[in-house]
Amino acid sequence: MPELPEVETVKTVLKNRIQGLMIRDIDVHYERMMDEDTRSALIGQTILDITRFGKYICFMLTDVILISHLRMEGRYFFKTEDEPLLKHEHIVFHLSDGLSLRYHDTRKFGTFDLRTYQNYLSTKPLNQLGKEPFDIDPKAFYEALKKKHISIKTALLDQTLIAGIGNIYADEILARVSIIPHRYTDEITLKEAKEIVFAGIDILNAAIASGGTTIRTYVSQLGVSGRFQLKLKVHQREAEPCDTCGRPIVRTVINGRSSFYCTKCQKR
DNA sequence: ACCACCTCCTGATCGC
DNA sequence: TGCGATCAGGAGGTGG
Repeated sequence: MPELPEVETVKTVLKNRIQGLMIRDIDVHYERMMDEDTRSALIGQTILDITRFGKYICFMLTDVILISHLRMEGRYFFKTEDEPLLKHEHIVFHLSDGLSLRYHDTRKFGTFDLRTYQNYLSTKPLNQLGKEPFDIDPKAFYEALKKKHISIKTALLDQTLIAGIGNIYADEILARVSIIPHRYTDEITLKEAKEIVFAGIDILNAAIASGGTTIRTYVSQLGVSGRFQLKLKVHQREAEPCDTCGRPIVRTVINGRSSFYCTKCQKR
């Protein structure tokens, strides 16, 4: 599941590869993912830049902006035109250098939204987005948490509160600061809110750096998935011993999401 | 207004 | 072996 670091990696690879190219044509193989109006508006447009907001990728084109969200399993691949279409390649962008950029998404959850330079920041989904850990003011974050009565785990996944964190890094951040995921937001102190923000910055940066090392690999393989292994402390490690105390990591469900934590180290 | 829960979708995995 | 049930999850939508 791509979160901010993976999306940053994908954005960087895409930018290095296709900035300046023109979209000659587009094949849509799953209509619900992109309507004909969007498709036709994109054809003939040049890719001036590629940017990222939280987990959203923005293709900044000549006249319009295409906002792409990978959700859980979206991936981009570069292929030559003669390579056969795979089952889960739903959108194929034919580029002016003769290559095709293919959007691959097993579960079809990914989204594409067409916006203008005029409205893209003032309409959904970007106008709903909170600040990223890098930009957020810890005091403001604390105040926002205080106004709510939800679990801190749920809060970290709320993209309007803080952008870019998904299920994996939410668990990892809480493990780092020794806070139990069930802890209510209105009980989080200013000191703890600061710790959460700083841990978030640190963990996301480490993940981006780890992704950065794989960028070269992905480029040479013509694939862009943004997946890489960062050593995880708790996430997806149910029953494995905690690195710190050796107790088995516990899995629980919070607001419908798997949450992994150490019952001894994460007490507060 | 706020928050819990449902929905989209497919493949992997599990139990019988 | 095979089949149905269950689960995974980001974010928008719904309903209490």
